[in-house]
Amino acid sequence: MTPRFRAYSADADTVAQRLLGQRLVRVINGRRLAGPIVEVEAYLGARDKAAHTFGGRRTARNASMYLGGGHAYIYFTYGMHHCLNVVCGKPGDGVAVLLRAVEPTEGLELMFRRRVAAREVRDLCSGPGKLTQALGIDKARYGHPLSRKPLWIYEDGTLPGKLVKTTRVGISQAKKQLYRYLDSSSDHISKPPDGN
DNA sequence: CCCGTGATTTAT
DNA sequence: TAAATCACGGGG
Repeated sequence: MTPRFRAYSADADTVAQRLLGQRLVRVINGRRLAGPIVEVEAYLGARDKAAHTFGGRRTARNASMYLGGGHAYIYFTYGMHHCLNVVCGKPGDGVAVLLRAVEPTEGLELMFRRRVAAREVRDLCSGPGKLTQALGIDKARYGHPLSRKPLWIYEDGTLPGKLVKTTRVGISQAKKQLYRYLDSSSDHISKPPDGN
């Protein structure tokens, strides 16, 4: 187990905060598409009503959420969108962090090609379905270890600007829990934090 | 605001 | 087998 991998064996809430500022990299045909992660959500497993593993459920869809820290959990939803999660914890825990937004810094031209509806840079990766479309991520990477090609995450020294903790987006359960983390100084957030 | 779109899950 | 749900995005 690489040091990089060990970093994901903490709980989802801890890993979520650490992921802010880390660089998500995708290589397609030898070309690099990348940028720092600026928004994430923690899903805490069996005790979290909003998690796909709530109550310890095991289904074909959520199988990779149980693989342990550092793997990709990818699911397809609303008939058209893929969402990418970083599994954390130990094998069997069923905990993960949803990647919700990235600030595009490399390969913007290729991202625009995939993101037909995007008019400006801020439209490229400012949402969980947007970033998977921009980076060409789908279930072909289901269970992929996020420590190597063609899709990985590493610490490149970028520091998150202003860390804000707020509510998760688009869920119908556990709506008040503050498990979404974002860098409020970024222009690439999917949705502003709640007022409160 | 509303709607597409289809896999997955849950209810019967 | 049928119905409901859905960690969303785009267009008005």
